[in-house]
Order: sequence, then structure tokens, then C-alpha cells
Amino acid sequence: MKSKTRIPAQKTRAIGGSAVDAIVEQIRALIANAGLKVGDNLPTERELCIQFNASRNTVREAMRIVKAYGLVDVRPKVGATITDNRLSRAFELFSFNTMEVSRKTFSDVQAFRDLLEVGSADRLLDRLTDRDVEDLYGINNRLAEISDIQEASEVDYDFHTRLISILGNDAIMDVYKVIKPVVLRIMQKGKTRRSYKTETYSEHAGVIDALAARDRLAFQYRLRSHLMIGFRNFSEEMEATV
Amino acid sequence: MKSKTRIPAQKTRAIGGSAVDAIVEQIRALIANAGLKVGDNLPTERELCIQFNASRNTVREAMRIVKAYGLVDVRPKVGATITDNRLSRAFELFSFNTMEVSRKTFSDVQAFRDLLEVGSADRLLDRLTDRDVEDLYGINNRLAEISDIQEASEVDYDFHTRLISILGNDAIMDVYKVIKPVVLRIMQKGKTRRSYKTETYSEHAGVIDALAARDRLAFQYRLRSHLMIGFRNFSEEMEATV
DNA sequence: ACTAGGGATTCTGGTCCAACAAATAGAGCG
DNA sequence: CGCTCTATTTGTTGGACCAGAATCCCTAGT
Repeated sequence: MKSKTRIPAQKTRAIGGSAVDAIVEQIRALIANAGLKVGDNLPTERELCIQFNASRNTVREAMRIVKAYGLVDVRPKVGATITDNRLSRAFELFSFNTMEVSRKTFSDVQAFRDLLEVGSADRLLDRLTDRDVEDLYGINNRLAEISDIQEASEVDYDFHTRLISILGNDAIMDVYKVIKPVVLRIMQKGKTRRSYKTETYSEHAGVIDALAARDRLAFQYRLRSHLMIGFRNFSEEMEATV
Repeated sequence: MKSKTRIPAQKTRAIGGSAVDAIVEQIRALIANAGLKVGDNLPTERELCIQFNASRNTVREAMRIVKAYGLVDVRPKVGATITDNRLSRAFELFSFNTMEVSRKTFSDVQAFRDLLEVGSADRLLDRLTDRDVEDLYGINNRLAEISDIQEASEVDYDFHTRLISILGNDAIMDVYKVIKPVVLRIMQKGKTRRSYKTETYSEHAGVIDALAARDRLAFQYRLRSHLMIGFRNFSEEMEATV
């Protein structure tokens, strides 16, 4: 056996996790503990090799992950610079538009939206202002003037986001932003089968009417129906393809 | 110069993009064009090397990305199996938050939890099994045997996570994982003022009792009270400090 | 002859290494 | 001031070995 001074990360890593995963975690910890801010630089790959006792390939694979997470921007000669593009990276995950959202993902997300949008009716009506109603009508009217499905889905998403924004809850808004790509995909799916200019439009209008009339039950009923219709379309689609 | 039959990917790659990025794109196209569904397998790394005309390390870095995107699940000897964990990965990007919990963040997150936990009572009771009740009692009993606040908070979090898990909704579970750091801080804050061995414990027990009795209203009332108590504590704390 | 068990083999991802290529920040020079 | 040149850093390559899971194959027992 050759004389090696260092013990490979392979041997020392915790059971169950790969060496790469462990190093990803160490890099995260490094950023957090060293108090590195946006614009600062990480040590070079070779320095990290020494520091983490791993080969350069392993460190590189870990760095790829951290880069994919949008935490660093790495350039030749310059090294890895701290950034924060996590939100935009989250969107990129779903740029794999060639692959369909799986059925379970779809139903989970729709159930989640039902919980958020229908479930928050009380607080929604508490905080509702005339301005909110105006905006919602305005957004919905844009739907009737659009001929592109992609664009119509964006407007549809805007409608639901505007609805949720009434709650004034940043945590919920952030989550809504993250699931935007999936929701868009779901909406596009629905709009290939239905005429958004008439059906989606009138369903939205019904929801706003109920809001304006402060009719909680009507609001919940119409909104839930609206979400469920999309679900039925998707289900049939899946049955047909599979 | 050695006689090489193949031209390195390094040379042939498009301007501006790395070879790894190009291969990620090709894998993506492969999944789309071959019509691979969840459960199917990708070719082996060595096969992909030949197919994409790249070295194994390059293919591996690309595969790491695809894996990080939640599109495949890679296991030794078995290979890369198609999955769809993209939503989960998208949320994972934000698990890096270590920011301070402001008062608004606190109240937003608690309202969010109320929406998720109290709002899903119907479906929760639909899906509830004896096993769930057993587990919840088990977790809660651990609370009485712990003397460390940090650890008690973890158990408290486990309790609420186990509760949510009854829904069988991956999207909601993922969201819960994301807000874990904030929730833990909230819980720690609450537990410095109250005795978790008696108060938190009995509140949880009350919630489980209501579940076991299939009493929806009692469940919602007790769970909401439980969440609100924490809110009141934190509010006072904040007033005092700020 | 047939089947179940177990051991050997093969295949695959995981890690490591030592080069070389390409890009570029920065030093040095005209 | 602008150019070139060098040193450093990331990017890519090909080759090697390891651990472990899947598979095959041989043997022993019925």
C-alpha cells in the first residue's frame, strides 16, 4: 500500500451520507460561521480540499451543488463569490418544463392552495378593502384580453397572489412565490382544455363578487369549486396518458 | 500528441456554458425525448460518458445537479431512477435561513401554522388512524422526560410535524420543514416562560384526546388556544425587549 | 432430477489522483 | 496609459481503486 498521510473522506464520513453531502453542509456552515456576506469570497477549491480533507473532485461536486443552490457565483481565477439567488434558482428547478409535474405533486399542491385560500376566508374578509376588490376585478379583466395561454396563466397566478396578499402575511407570500412554477404549470394544463376567457374569467368574477358582498360561504364555495375543476381536468389527463 | 479519437466536450461546448451545463441540458432532453416516467432508469454514468462524449467526472458533476434538482434518485449499483421531488428541493433552498425572528415574522408564521394545522381538521379526522394517535401520545410523553429546553423544542416540533403528517401531503410537509428553524425559535422563546413539562404537555394531551374522540370542534379549539398562548408570550417578550 | 442456499462474480456509483486546458487578475514593461 | 506576460484558479480529462448491491452459478440436500 502506498504511504498516504491523510485518511480519505470516504472512510471518515458519517454512515448514510455521502462525502459530497457532508462537504456541502460544511461549506454552508463555513458561510454561516465565518459571517461571510454577499460579495465575499470562499477559499479556493484546493484550500477547501485541505480544510475538509477530501479530494478536489469531491469538493468540486459539492461546490456544484452550492452553486446550483444560488449561494455562490464561481468564476475561473476569481473563485467562489457569495451571492443570494436562491429564489431565482428555485424557479429554475422547474424550467424542466419537458417533464410533467407528477400527479401526487399536483394534488398535494392543489390541496395546499385550498387550505391557504379557502381556509383563510375569515381573516380575508376581515382585512378586505375596496381597493383589494378593485385590483382583483382589474386583474381578472386583463384575462379577457389575452390570447396566449402562457400569459393567461401568469395573470391567473397574479389573481390568486393578489387574493392571498390581502392577508398581509409575508410567510405565506414567500411560500406562494416558491410554488409559483408548479402552480403555473398546473394552470397551463387546465387552460388547454378550457376557455379561460369565459370559464376561468367568470369563476374568478364569481369569487370577487362574493368577496365584495362579504359573503363568506359563497366565497369559499366558489373558490373551492374553481380549484377543484382544475383538479378534475388534470386527473382525466393523467388517466388518458398513463 | 496522443491519438485521441474523440474531441473533448471542452472544445465542442457552446460559448458561455460549461460542459457540465451542456450535459445537464442533454440529460434533461434525454428524459423528455425518451419519454421516461417516474420509476424508469437513466443509462449508467459510463454509458452517458460515451453518449455525451465527456469524461466520467464531468458526467458525474452534471448528475449531481440533476439529483439536486430532485429529478432523479441515485443509488449505487441500481443507477439513477426518475423521481419528482422538485418541490421539496425548491423549499430546501431556503433551509439556510438563520435570520433573526422579528415580531412580524413570528406572528406571520404562527398565523400560517394556525391555517395549516387548525384549518385541515376535516381531512385530518378523515385520515386519522389509531396508529397516529398512539404515536402522538408517545411523542408527547417524551416531553415529560426532558430537562433541556432545546431538546424539548425539538420534541414539540416533532409533535406538530407528526400531526401534519397525517394529511399525507408532501407539499405541506416540505413547507413545515422550511419553517422549522423559525418554529424552533418560537418554541424556545415560549418555553423559557412556561413549564413545558406541565403546560405544553397537557395542552398537547388535550389536543390528542380530542382527536381520539373524533371531536373536531374540541380539536380546533384546543389546538388554536395552544398556538395562541405561545403568541401572547412572545408578544410580551418583544414588548419588553424592544 | 430439482430446488434452495450460499458463495463468487460482475456491475455501478463513490472517491481519489495527477495531469493538462482555459480563463483572467495582476504584475511588469514599453 | 495600454499592452503583454505570467501565475493562479477553475474546468476537464482519463485512469485507478473501493464498497456494496445485484446477479449468476455451483453445490448440497431432498
